[in-house]
Amino acid sequence: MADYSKDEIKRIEDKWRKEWKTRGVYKVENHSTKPKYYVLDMFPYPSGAGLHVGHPLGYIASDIVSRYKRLKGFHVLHPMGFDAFGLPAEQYAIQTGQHPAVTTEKNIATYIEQLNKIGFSFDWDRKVETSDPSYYKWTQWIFMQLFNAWYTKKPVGKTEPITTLIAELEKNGNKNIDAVCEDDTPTITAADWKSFDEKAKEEFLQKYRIAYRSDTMVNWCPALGTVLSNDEVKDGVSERGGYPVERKKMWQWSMRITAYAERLLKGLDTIDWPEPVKEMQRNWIGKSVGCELDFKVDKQEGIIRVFTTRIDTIYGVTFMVLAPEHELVSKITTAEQKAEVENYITIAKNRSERERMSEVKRISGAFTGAYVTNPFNGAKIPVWIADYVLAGYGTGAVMAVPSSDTRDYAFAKHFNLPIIDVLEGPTSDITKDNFDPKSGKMINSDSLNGLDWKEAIEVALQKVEALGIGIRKVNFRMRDAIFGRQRYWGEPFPVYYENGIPKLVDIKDLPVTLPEVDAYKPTESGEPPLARAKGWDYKGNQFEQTTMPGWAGSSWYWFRYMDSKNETEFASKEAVSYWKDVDLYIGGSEHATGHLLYSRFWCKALKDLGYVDSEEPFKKLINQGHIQGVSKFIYRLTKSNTLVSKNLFIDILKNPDKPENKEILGEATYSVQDKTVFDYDGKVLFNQLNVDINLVDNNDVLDIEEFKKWRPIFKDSKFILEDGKYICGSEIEKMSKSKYNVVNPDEIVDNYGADTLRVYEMFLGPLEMSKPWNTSGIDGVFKFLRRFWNLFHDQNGNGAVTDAEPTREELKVLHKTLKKIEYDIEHFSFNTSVSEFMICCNELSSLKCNKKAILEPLTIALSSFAPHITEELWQLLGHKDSILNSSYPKWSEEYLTESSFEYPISINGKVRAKMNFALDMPKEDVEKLVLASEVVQKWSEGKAPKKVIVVQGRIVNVVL
RNA sequence: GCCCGGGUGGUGGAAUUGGUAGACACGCAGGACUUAAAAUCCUGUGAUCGCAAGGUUGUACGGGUUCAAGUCCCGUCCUGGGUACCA
Repeated sequence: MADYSKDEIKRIEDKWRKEWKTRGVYKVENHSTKPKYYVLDMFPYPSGAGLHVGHPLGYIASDIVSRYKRLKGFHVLHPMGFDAFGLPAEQYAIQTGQHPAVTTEKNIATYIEQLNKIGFSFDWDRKVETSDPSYYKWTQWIFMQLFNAWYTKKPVGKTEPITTLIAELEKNGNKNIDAVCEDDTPTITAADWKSFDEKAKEEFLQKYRIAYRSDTMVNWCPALGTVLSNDEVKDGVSERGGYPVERKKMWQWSMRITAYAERLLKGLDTIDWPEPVKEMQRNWIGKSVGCELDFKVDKQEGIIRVFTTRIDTIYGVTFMVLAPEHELVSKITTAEQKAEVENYITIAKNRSERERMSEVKRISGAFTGAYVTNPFNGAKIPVWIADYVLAGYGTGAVMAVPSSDTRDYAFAKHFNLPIIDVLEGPTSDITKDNFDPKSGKMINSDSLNGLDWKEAIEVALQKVEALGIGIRKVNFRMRDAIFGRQRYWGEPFPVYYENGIPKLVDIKDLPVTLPEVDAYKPTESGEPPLARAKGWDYKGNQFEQTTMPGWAGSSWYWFRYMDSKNETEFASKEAVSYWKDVDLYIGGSEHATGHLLYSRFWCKALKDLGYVDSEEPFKKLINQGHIQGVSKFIYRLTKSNTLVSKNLFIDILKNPDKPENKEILGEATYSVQDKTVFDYDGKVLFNQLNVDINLVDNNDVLDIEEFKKWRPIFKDSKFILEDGKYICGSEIEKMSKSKYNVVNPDEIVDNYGADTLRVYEMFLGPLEMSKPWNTSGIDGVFKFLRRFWNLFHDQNGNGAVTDAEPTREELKVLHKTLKKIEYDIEHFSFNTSVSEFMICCNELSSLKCNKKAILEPLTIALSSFAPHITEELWQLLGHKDSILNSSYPKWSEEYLTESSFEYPISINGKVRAKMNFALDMPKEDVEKLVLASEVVQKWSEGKAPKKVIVVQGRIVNVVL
């Protein structure tokens, strides 16, 4: 009746979208006798540009797994939602005055509509939006739990309610408490505690709380009027907008993530994540095991404590370096050196982070005039200051061993300080020699001589402890996470201030909703936008005016999906204990050290407090690659509005003196910068401009007529062509509206259907790999689906499936395919599964197979990839129920055994012959050897082989 | 600089983890059907020598291990990503 044409596809896909919705096939309950499987996508930020072809890549993969697991008998949770708080909506609001909630709602509606066109099996009833008060009520609630919590190290590291801390303080003070807290926490008695007034008590508790306020150095961006995280600062300017960023001390809400450092590190060994992501998290946490060691200052009072991981190299210490901000600097500096040191400190202070970053290679420092004594051998060691030592890490002081540390080495060379080798190896220049400080035995090291460096560390450590001059110590690079932003479009804190004391609102007053404001930018006096809210107070007290950072809402959302409509809990106990954790998480690797680390942190805290069951939120993680856009460019000679074809433009840059090029350029001389050519006055001579990719064909030829209509400034442009055509430049970039290189999935769906889009995106290459979008192969995928469709239909488009018994050959094709597909899906190798389907389809076409017994199982297998077409064919096969409620076909080895095997036999590594072995032939190697030697005799005229290699009962090579 | 990936035809990419390299698809060329085009189907397609059978060569480059290397080891080059003085 119909072939797989554009109209028919549209009819089928519309029909099934409607059917699925009315039948509610994607609705999932929180209980089942089946085993559970939770498939999660990293939820998107709903940007104004809408969905592009890059977004669905991961969603298609997760949808395939969801459908596959469901057919395999699992109870599958596969939800979707939106990470709806964020800077772009706020920026747009500042510019237009439009409330961010309005734009966000609109964008979400667009996203949902676009996503639905692709046939995802999301249970939309579980949708979450982080900006919805019914959602952020629980983000605030979690904040309250973390505010009311502290981290004890005894008997095991665990988050505890703050009440247990208060009880202990009342009883014994903090002398028995071993907790993760501020470094400057004093030891107090129960009497001290009782003598504190309310404010002092709260200030003391702040040193312990998981969510706390402290005076921290932040990246302050005056132009945006907000604090930025390190991730949001690139090269000293804000990632968004490129505004300058400065370091500034501020009262900030923070999260004591450092308490969990050890567990965050250990937990990595228990989860199935890509190794690079785990490695990034390990580096980010940056655990280093070493010791702190005291050096006595000569001729005056004072002890300098250093942190080192290489106590074994103690005999190689030839100088010491303090951070310029180190508190002892002013005390120990001698009169002669005072001027120089102070001068250096001033310079170091004024050098911004940006300068320090761009001048990593520059070596600078100053001598304090003071000396310390090496406690191991009594050597006199000069003390320097330099900004390569950071005040914020370790103790802000290092013992420098120029023979085993490249920075110390460079410093020693620059200031002509002595170098003592303490490890075997070539060390004339450790920055150039192939020298590894983590190998070899100790030399020049007194009692440590001859020991391997690792043994030497242990021996030296014992000595340090015996002498009482230091302690073993573990340091982490990771810092506590800043948890406040001076922005409007984020979660308000459930916090108010009474007499300057931060207090939590009553739990029944949640959520604290975002107030209305007259503008979304900071106030003229630099206060956050929420300060503009009129009449916004808590029983007459001021609310906290900052909002939570972007990662707050995304650090627990997978729990909300489990029970998204619950009004009394963030998710019910039953739901949480049924779904537990995410079995498969798909998303980009850019979240490796942000979202994925914070989520693990919150999950651990919630577990300790007894709200959830799992220590790790995401059991398996897959990073999908990104689909990049292909941008097209034109080259415009600005003053004469002339467009020069690509190769001519390149030629002009190369040979500006050619007469014909001179004619185009005129008398101008020029310089090239960032793809723009300037003339001698600094005016733009040539511009490289992005052109809409829809105006350019596959051979980079520009459609000049359409182009002239595109933007008014090109209406009267002149063209300099090559071979009568205008050739555009081409480059691979991120897909972006401003680059006119966005490909919208709707276009593909309209032209080929959602099934073709889904299968094509999978066929494009391995999921993890980034690749540019190009549609050149899409016809192949479309033809495959049509061929598959044709297997079920005769030339007139009528259903033509028979109940005939399949032949052994047909069964072999079926079972071979089912086996491979299953293996591929289990290994997330979707591109090869698509190939397998194509091979199978080709084989069945040439066998002219239209038997139900063969086609039915294949239809089920294909339904994960192409749900619409398979539902339709499923009905054609006589089923009433949705294909989703069938079960995945099993394959059997029985049909895969061959009647004979063709063995290639190589001689000296080259294939020289092929032998057929019948199935019923005895399989003993001896038998094959006889056969092989016959082969060999043919080839080597009777010489017996030296060796016959048999692999898995099969001769693979014969050595003559 | 350091830490992870990656480098295979004209193109996207396969290769059961050491066992016939180039599956599948695109593109290209030729053919069939057609008045013609489109669509569809068939054939060929790494390079090189040859009329052919067939030979030689070939997985960034240079070495090595092995009966056998795209796959393992050492060195070099290029490339994508992460990170930034962490003692």
